[in-house]
Amino acid sequence: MATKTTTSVLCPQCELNDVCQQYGVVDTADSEVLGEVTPQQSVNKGDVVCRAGDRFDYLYAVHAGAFKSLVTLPGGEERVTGFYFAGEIIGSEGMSTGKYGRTVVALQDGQLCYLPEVSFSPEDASRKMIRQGLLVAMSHQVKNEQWTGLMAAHRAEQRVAIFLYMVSKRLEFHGFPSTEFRLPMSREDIAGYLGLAVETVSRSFQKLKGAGMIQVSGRNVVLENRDALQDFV
Amino acid sequence: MATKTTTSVLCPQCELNDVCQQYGVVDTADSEVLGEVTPQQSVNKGDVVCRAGDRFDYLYAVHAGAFKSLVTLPGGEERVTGFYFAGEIIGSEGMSTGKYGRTVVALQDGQLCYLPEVSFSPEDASRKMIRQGLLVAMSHQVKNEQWTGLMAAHRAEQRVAIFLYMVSKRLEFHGFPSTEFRLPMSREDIAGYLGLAVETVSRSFQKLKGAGMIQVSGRNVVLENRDALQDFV
DNA sequence: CGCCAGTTTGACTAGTATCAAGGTTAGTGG
DNA sequence: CCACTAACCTTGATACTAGTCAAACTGGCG
Repeated sequence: MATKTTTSVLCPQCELNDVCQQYGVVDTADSEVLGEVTPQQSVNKGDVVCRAGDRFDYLYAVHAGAFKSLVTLPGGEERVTGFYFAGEIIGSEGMSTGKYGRTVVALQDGQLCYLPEVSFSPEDASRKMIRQGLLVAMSHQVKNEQWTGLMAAHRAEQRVAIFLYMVSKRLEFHGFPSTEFRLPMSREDIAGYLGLAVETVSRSFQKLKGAGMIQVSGRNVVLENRDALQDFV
Repeated sequence: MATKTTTSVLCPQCELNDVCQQYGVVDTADSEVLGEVTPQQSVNKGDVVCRAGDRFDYLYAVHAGAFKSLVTLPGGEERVTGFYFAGEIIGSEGMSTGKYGRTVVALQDGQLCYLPEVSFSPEDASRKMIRQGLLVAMSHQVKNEQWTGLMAAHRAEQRVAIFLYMVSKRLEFHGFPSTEFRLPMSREDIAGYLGLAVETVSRSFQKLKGAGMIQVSGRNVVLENRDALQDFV
């Protein structure tokens, strides 16, 4: 069974590469004043990148690893709102309000690049290309999250199929194997994200397997026919 | 029973007001070259504002009326992805790709302001405040749509409660009565948006009514206790 | 090797879609 | 202004999907 693992992304594959090129990249964490990128800081599995409600001070680019975002509902329940893979952006929802809107947690050991908030302020005219790059990057994120709104109308099996298709497309977009990969998140995380019970997610995986659309063994997945997954939606 | 109707928004209440101020506002539709706002063009119920896949040429601000957005799924089925009320923006998802991502249809007679795409290009340094305003406006939209991703995990009654709360908050944000209003969309549109059957939406309205949380008669709604609706989520 | 978190499987129950029919509202033309 | 009509909304009965509770199994890690 496949166990290919998502490792680090190359900078040219990163959604923030255009933005990054506008900065001088420094090697220390003392970049807040200068407004420069701090590259590839290590994080450990379980580390909290930012918390919903905290002051927005950095935008993060995932250089390696995988992350999940959470919101806490009024009732106190935590819900998974999204996942971030290598090459993607964390924290963009904080730009407008000045506060992070979601708590982000590392699903595995990884590396993040830090882009200080000071760079996004409108006063500095020389940063116009940066803001333009951000508009495009944010649009990508909006597009990624467009799927989630459609989940509510689909059945369990379809939701899982959509989820796998989405993961595959995003891995592909950033240059990783897209038909054979290891999921970085638990069934519980997937269930939270899709709005299903853990048991239902498990059963849906088995049904897709039985239908010959995927191979699955724990977190290792092979998509036998990705287009069939999409058509299935 | 209440029948207060959403009418036109005042410019200061519009999310694009900051952007608008950066333009010269003209009275003719001949603004494409100048990159200026064409204000308050009338649209009729059922009119299509833009179609998914069409070239992105205008951003629209809703001056009056209400609109719904649709996507066509691979299978050909149409799904309602969102609603736009007076003071809100239509088409922002097209900025990154150059194409509209959703088809937008008028739910009632109304008026739109047109902002030509040429104004958003990065070449023109004098437009930097416009782009900054757009970032904030887009963030609002992302926030509005954050609800939808959470729908999947909620029951029918809760989804309807969330929906009513969301409508109420958005009406309030733009200066309209927020506890007593007339819904501009049909039960079918609501059902499509929430991923429920029409019958289930209808039953959910009746249950919320029975619980004393709302009054409802057709499209007219009174929220007896808006905070209770939120807590109910 | 054994433990523990995570995953799978089974039995049962609650909630929602579907099918069907009746009632209401809004818009049209006289 | 009223009558008519079509679209829209509500209500009821039934079938099926997914949640819940319970328990067995698996794999990674100390």
